[in-house]
Amino acid sequence: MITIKDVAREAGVSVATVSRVLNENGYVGEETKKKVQKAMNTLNYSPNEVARSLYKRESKLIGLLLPDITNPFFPQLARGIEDTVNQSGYRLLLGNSDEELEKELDYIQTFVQNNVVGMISATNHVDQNIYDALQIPLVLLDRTTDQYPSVYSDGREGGRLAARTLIEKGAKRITLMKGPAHVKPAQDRFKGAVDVLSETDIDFSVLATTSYSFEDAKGWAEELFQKYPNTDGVIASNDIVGIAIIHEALRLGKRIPEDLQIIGYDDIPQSSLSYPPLSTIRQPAYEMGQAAAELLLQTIKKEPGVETTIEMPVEFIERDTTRKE
Amino acid sequence: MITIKDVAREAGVSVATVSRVLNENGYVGEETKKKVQKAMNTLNYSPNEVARSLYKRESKLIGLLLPDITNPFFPQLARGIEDTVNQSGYRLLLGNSDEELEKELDYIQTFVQNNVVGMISATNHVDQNIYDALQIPLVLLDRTTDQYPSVYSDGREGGRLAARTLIEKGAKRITLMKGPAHVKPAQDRFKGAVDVLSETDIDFSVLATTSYSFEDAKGWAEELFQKYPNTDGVIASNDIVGIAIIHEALRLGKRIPEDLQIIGYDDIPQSSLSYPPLSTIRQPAYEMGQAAAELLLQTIKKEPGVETTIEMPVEFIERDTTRKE
DNA sequence: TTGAAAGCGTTACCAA
DNA sequence: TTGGTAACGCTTTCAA
Repeated sequence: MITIKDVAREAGVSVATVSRVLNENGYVGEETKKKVQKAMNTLNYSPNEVARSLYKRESKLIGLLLPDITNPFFPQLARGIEDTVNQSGYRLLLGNSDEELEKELDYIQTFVQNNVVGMISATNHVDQNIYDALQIPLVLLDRTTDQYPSVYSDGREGGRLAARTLIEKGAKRITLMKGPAHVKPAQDRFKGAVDVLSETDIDFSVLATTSYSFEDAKGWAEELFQKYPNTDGVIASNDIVGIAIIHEALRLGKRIPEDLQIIGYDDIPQSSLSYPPLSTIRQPAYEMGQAAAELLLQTIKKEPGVETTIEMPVEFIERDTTRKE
Repeated sequence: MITIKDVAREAGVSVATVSRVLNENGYVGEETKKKVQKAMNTLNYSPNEVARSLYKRESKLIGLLLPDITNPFFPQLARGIEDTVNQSGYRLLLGNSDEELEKELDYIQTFVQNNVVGMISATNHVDQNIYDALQIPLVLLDRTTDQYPSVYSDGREGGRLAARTLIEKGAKRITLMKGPAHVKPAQDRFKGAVDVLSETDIDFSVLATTSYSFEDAKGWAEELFQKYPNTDGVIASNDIVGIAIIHEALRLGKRIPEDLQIIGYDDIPQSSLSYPPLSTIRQPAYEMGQAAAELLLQTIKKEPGVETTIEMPVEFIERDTTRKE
């Protein structure tokens, strides 16, 4: 390993001087600077971030905690974050929590132990004061409270929008899928939909689902039609489930959207590839990731006047599982 | 920040002793040990990994380089890796290369600068000797050469299997999609399919695609039917494209699998949710991740007799885009 | 404008 | 069985 000492020796100066040209601070003569840079090049030197981090008590690492990157919504978030923090030279330490408190705690500890400059967390356990003692900039993403800077999309409005749209388009017997109880955004959109449905004379039923996974999606779809065979409008808990429902409905010989309308949630990339393409409520995942990263970066730089809460808009994407008229 | 010094003071011993109980090596009296552990608990101490890493010249971090986590094949790989390295206390530094050499180099530098114990890379640039100078255990994943320990699935056989299956099931005018030229596994499966097709009297055409992205998938599907409207069997470059083709075929009024059979590649989770469910060649992504992680762990521990190359089997998953009998 | 040296939090060697 | 201390690679203060 090439260290700053090697460079200093090669250039015939002290390590202090090398450090100065490395960090572009302090006085360094033009001549010396060139000598040092030349030495760095010939030795192909690159500074040890660990040593830097130890001294500064701060690394160039950012901790990212996600529920499960296998759920297609999260990779987009992650890319939004990665692409923007990279521009400032930061890198990501990634953890999947599987919504488990213990894993979350473990990862937080890892982040702290590695002197991350900041963390971004999409978690359900904020209320448990896990993050309070930490002296590290934190941005909450997707899952939110008002205790910390947060970026989220307007789930309540998303739910309302889904319900309103379905009603407008003539659904009469709506089934509303409720996502996992411990997942806050799932509850928001659920409540939003209930808000709207309650104000109408339309019949609706609620089907509780307790996971978002691919494996289970098919099961929820089957359960849906067993319990509510006559439903003509479904508000799915997310796109994955929405796609599973399309599938099951087609299998049962229902025509979409004539007999049955479906609205998904998220607008994951594959939802435009379903057949028929899934109408859905879009959350701008990549942009949310970007926004969270920017917020974190600002907090790290202690920029003043940082908006501490950013609500991203939600949008109805009309495709072919809802009626046109 | 609580340091080892604080613990030492609290317990009334030296830092050396604390370090010994921390690492469970060296002699420590029972009594002393208890005192120290108590002090650690009351102070809620957890060791600074950065300092450790500096001294040991080795962190508990593993660098993971993926092309793009937004492609559903990779999150599975990543989870397989994460879940297994976590068991040994390692954490992941994640980078997406977008198949760009420069990003790849940047991430490798980051990994080195952070003293990672090892790296796992799914990359196309091995041949450029990027990794040669590194004195860090490396496992190649999915994209492979024989210069390094690798885990990959048998792409050649996958291609053959796809072609054989389609022929068996009666396709007469096969279209073979060729993935991006610089992506090695894509070429393997392509060659495998050509191997088989060339030996038969069946007509086939080749459609070159230059990306795997969702956005482009629809375009490839349209191009396919413009150029080869009469094809009755498609070997898609991956499941995403496969699903896009289903979609386009249905839009054009083709019956699947009667008029057109389709075989995908990868078996990403959403391929069972397409309509009709996509028949495909499965790569065991999660298991590949596990295997790569285990290989890396063994290399790190310098375990003897490590198989340096692991070829994972590929499998035809029969669903509804191929004919039954 | 430069260099010497202390210090960041650990570990491991050597001495006691 | 324990403690003192050098060392890991770097940054920064202080003095020259």
